[in-house]
Amino acid sequence: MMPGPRAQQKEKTRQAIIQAALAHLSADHSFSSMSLREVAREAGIAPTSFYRHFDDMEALGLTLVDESGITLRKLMRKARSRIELKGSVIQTSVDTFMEFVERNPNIFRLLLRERTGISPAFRDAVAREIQHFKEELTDYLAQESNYTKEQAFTLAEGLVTLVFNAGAEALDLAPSEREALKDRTTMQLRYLTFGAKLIHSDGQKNANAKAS
Amino acid sequence: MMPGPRAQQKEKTRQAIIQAALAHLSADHSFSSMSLREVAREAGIAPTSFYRHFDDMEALGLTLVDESGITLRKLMRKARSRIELKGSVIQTSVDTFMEFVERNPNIFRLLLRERTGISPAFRDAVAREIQHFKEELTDYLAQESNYTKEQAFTLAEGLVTLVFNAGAEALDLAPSEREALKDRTTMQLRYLTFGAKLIHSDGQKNANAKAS
DNA sequence: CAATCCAGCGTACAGCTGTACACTTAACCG
DNA sequence: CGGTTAAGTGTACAGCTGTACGCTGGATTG
Repeated sequence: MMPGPRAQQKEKTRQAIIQAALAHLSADHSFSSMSLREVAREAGIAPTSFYRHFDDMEALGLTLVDESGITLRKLMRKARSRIELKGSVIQTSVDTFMEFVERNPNIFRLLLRERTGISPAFRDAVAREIQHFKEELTDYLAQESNYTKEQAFTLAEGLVTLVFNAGAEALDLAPSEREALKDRTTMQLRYLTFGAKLIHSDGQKNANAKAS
Repeated sequence: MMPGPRAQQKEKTRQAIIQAALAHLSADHSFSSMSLREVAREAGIAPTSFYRHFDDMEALGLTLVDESGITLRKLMRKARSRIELKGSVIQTSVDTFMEFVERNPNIFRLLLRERTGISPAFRDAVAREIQHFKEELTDYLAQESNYTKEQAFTLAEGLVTLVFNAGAEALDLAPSEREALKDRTTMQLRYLTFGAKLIHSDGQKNANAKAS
């Protein structure tokens, strides 16, 4: 059941639309401020042809978020293999994530913006992607040490939040300032992991401690 | 030099515009998706009258961010006095911040969205507000313990990031899930502070440690 | 082959936008 | 008092938006 020329052409146009949308993302042009006509223009098709591929802009946006998710998963895999080589979990994770942000600023901006955007569908989609991050890291942590699942998740959530946020801040920074940011982030992750390790080292005794 | 009726009326209209804009903010209506005519309609004035008060929507937006900043400062002060009463820094901070988010979801949404938005002026304005947060907490930490200024800032940044982010997630959560989020956030802050304390307890020896 | 399908096009329209411009009218000030 | 200032109005217009509709021409299918 090889796809005929008709289906091939359709797929090609679909990709043109997706690429046009991604290409138009930038610091001062968000997906939500992007019009259907604009995307069509960039993709080289008539505005009404857009509907042959997506119901509306929201449908296109969800596709973009999904594709970004795939790109991020690839990144995760690369990071894991790097860890196996170098051994330094924290440093490697921060470096890899920052490298992604620097290389795909617009994809990262998309996730960043739609995470708090107007469309519930978008917010959910991005939240799901980040949830994957947290869960994968939770599994990793639970496997490497003897945290309960809950403890591991709490720690993973904190780590992901800090790294993701550092990525967001890196976007507006000069390269020199980025290094300082990376160093601070690395140190914060170390605080977190070290603190968690010590607090939970004597069994669950302190797990629900109420002291400040 | 008491303001005459003319100036009073002008100020009243100005406030009407500001309130109209704030009132229109919601989960599915952001400031950037808000039109000048919409605000004018809501404020009960002609579209062109808007210009008597603000150059454009961006100018209004910056005013909103500033006002939100003032509201947040008030909150900080309240939090500090609560700490003096109750003593538990982390628990009190989380509670106070979450209370703010629950009571002013739209103001918080404004900051959250414009932080990563299209307008550089907006991004800078919000970044400045958050920077204030970080700096005030840095001073507090440096004063209460013997961190270097750098260490205190790194820790403060981590704490602020985690709390701010928890607020963002709380927006879309049911009250029951919010409690769980609060608990996790509290625990994360504890990891951070505890980890920092221990890593820096033996002087600066580990300050630049590179181990993972 | 002929019949059907369907990606892409062009036209058209209503509805929205920001804002230029000329005006009224009440407060201000010498 | 009389002249000036300025907040607010209404009209107007060009430019953008999404999308309904009918068409064309090549690929697909029986």
